[in-house]
Amino acid sequence: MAPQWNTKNEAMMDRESARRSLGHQAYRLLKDQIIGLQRPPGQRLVERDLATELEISRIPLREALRLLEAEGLVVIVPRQGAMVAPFTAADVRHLFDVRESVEVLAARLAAQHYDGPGLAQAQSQLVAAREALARNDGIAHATANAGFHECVIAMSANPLLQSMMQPINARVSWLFHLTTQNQPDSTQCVEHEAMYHAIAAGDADRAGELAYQHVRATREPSLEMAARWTLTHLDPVEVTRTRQRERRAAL
Amino acid sequence: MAPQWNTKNEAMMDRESARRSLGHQAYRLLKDQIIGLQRPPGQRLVERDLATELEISRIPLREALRLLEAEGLVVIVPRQGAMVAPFTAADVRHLFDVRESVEVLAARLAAQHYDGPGLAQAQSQLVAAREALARNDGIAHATANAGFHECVIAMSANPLLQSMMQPINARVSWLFHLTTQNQPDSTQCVEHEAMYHAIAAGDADRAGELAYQHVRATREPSLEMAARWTLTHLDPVEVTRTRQRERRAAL
DNA sequence: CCTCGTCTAGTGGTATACCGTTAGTTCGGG
DNA sequence: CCCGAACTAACGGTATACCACTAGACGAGG
Repeated sequence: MAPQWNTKNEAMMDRESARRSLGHQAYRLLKDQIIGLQRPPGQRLVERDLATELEISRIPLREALRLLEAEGLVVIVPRQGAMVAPFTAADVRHLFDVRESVEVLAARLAAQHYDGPGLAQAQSQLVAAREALARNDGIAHATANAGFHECVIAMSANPLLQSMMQPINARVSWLFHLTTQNQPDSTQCVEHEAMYHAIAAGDADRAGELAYQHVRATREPSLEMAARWTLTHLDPVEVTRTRQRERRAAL
Repeated sequence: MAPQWNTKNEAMMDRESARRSLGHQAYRLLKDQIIGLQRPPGQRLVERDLATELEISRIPLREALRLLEAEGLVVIVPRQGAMVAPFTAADVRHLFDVRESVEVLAARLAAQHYDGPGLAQAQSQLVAAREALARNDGIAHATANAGFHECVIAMSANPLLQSMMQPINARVSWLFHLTTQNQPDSTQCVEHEAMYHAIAAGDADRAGELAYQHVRATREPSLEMAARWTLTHLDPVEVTRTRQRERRAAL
């Protein structure tokens, strides 16, 4: 790639014109691709190949990989390479164990520290979710629901909690794509609206209880579906040990 | 720096001989320096200068800074630079809000998933803490207590939780160094021992309740002490805007 | 035929060098 | 004397190039 700025990959330009550094753009792109399953769990990520594909050099690409690793979407084996993180049924259980605790905290704090703009934004997400439900638009519905959760976290006014939620939210979105049903469900809306009212009323106990029930309700279905896709055990060390030579030989 | 491997900085070699990559070594070193207050909150971190000081190039140093940013010990302002993260009284409050929730979860999960080796390790930390207490060794006591917490988290058998706890533990250690009293206190040991027994008995409710009280007990004292050191508000954008030229001019 | 050593290429790790941006400075005009 | 526009250097961002490590491949010896 020529060392000019204006030769960026179109796939990265279409997002926002030079939003931040190339590393950050690559991070966003790869994150979306992983969550959207364009890059399935277990896929080998070779620095040189990926850098060529994204038309950037390895430096910003490596930065992107490190960010993704911190978020749990990529596993990096030192001196061997990287792969898209596996997502097993056990991971789903771990995720819900944590969410049952942390989402409750977020809701409680939101009820204590909410403000006008935050409430307004949360309500707009609720409206958007209802509209998507009416159109039977699964993706928009999920996006709006995720947006509501983000609003709750924002209202918690706790930067530490917000940064901790990032890996969790990424995995929740991932989980949504992995569970292909995507049937818009009105119960989600009902529960979110109840949470909204509890937060707006400043009732931390009720908001927390609702958040707990909300997470709890989706736990078992998610676990059941997770049990299906988790077929083979992916060992990161083994996957990254494979060299491209082997693939060529298989042709 | 010459591109050979055997010209590493001694300050990084004394740790473990070539533990991992230079970036990771720099990360560990800087983390210790930040937590140990050799690099106080608000200190400007200029990539070139730091790289020269650690006798590495900017590439691994940048990686170290990104890791520290993910852990919340460093603030990076895009296109401007990095500084040691400020640690305000509000941050302490946020930290305890989160800990009151997450430490409880860790204790509960540990009580559900503990195993023999984990319990043994935890107990050895308790013994070490008692011994340090007898010697009136504040540092060793704190280290053993931190070790006990890590054992609890390890026993929770939840990788997601473990990765989430990393920033929290870093800040707890930081907080310890910022609060200069460091008087070894037997109540910590008593509470830890009670938690240990609850976990070993598989009593999740009791372990969680003890963890909550344990965190709760140190909250107010920490907040009071935090109110003292938080004198000036450090704005990352302002701090990183400063160029070295200004410092030279001041001489 | 099996085993062990060497060899090679693929891959991550790192150094160097350059580019673009921006904070201060300085100089000129009002 | 003050204000602004151009200039300069410091600094983060990135590309290129090289080095170190390792896993397969291949050949020699048992």
